[in-house]
Amino acid sequence: MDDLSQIRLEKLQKLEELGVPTYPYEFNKTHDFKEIIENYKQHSNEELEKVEQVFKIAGRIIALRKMGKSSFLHLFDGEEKLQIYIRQDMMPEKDYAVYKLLDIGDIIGASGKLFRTHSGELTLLAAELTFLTKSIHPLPEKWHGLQDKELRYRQRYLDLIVNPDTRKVFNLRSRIIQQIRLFFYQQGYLEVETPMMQPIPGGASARPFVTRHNALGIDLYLRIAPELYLKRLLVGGMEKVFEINRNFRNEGISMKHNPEFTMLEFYQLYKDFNYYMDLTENLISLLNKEFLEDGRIVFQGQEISLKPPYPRKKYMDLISEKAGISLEDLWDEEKLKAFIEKNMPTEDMPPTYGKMLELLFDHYVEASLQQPTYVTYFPKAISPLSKKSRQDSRETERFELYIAGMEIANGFSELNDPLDQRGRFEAQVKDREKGDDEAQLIDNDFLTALEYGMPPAAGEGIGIDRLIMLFSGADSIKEVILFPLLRPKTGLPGESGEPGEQAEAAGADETEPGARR
RNA sequence: GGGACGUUAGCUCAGUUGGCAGAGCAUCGCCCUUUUAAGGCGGUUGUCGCUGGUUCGAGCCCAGCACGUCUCACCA
Repeated sequence: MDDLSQIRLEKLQKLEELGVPTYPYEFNKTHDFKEIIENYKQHSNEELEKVEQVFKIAGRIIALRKMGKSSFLHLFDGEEKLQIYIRQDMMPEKDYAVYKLLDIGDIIGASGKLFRTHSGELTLLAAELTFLTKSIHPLPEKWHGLQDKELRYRQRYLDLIVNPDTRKVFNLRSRIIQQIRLFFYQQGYLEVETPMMQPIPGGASARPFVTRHNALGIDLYLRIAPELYLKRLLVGGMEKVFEINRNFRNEGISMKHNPEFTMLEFYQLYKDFNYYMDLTENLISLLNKEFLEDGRIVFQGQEISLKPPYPRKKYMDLISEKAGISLEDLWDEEKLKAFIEKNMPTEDMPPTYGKMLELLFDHYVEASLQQPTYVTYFPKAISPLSKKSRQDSRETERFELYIAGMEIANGFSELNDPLDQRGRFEAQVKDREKGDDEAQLIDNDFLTALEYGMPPAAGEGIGIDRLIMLFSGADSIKEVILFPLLRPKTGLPGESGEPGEQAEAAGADETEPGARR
């Protein structure tokens, strides 16, 4: 315990000696700061004098300016800040004694009337003060806030207290998700929740996290996608379903990747992928209307227009154009291999044809897709769950929406032919044997479901975190996830890092799971 | 996993050629009844990430480790 905390604990002790409840149970506030500011922002001092209402408010002290027998404090209620004015001659003696023991960071309630200061700031003249909670630790500095990204993520609560923009991002996130839900509810979609723990991780190409169910004695996987379960619901007759929930992928962490991330998936019977490209444009139009001035965003210094419609370009055409390889050669595995050997000599040769295509796409195409673009008709080799194209059986009715070089959405006409699906899974098995450890696994239970008959349907997934990045201008996915995954700290700040001991201690904890709760 | 950079007071950051550990804010004391990063005067505050090495002497040089940030790879 450092000196600063010691001093604050002593103040807490003094409050107790004064008979002040130091951890009271409730405080009946009458207004949020936002309400007060919005209702009275136009009122002059004369008008405020006529307001009879007494306002009871509560918040955390984030600034404290003492001037002899009076003080101005700024309180922060999590969303807005409001100034309160304290005068010794306007307040009960006991409350003033409490005030003198306050620190920045403490949480208090106050009641009184509103007025405007000489400089025009709407301020509450405190007639009463209620102590609510002590902050034993000092807050980060008022002017620079909390800059250290690591501390901002590890101690997000501090970030939220001292960096107002952080709160704005998460408010926006909540409102966007709310609008998305509304959008689907209004079209008659049913919101569902499907398993996070799956015996066979399916629906995407990614490495899963493994976990263990002791009672059943089986390994389970945290889901990499909800897709195969949502399609079971289509078989069951749910005509329009969506799910907003976490997916888990055991991959690297980057500005665009967090191991757990939020995915919106939605499905509708009797529709195809064209319908969902249109629907996605409608959804983004709605979000534009709600959250953007003119449908434009500035993302990493670049202006991007989110105004639909978006151009639709074939996957193979894009590679052919950007990489400078003929379509004929692109469809020929041997010629493609030769192209990679010649033009990308530093790359390891991908183990499968599909991986070769992805290599070219990532290398030549992805970064060029800054303005919103639908990439369409993905080859069958890399789309094991999509229906084959009506026009070219080598391709599928699949699209991905790219914005700012990021994949935002992925949708297709869902493959509902169980025999074709089985064949696609078997092709995936072959890919796995060739060394593609992300190839999908056969899910026989899912195939059985398809065999009962899944109507034609469209399906799509949208990466919510990335969508929020676009609308908030955040340059990192960590800025839109409250608690992004960080390596756990070994030892407390100041302690010497003895990683071996720490790991051992953590391991010992794990051996008695029952003792943990 | 690779590379670059970083880690100094509660926070934001300086720290020169290797020679007493610094500033602002916070905090403590005094003054101050309309301040706005309030102001004035005076104090306190450190395992310089960890471990070792070089040196008469290391925040600074060297090695290893830990953690972070950025970036590349993989992925959405």
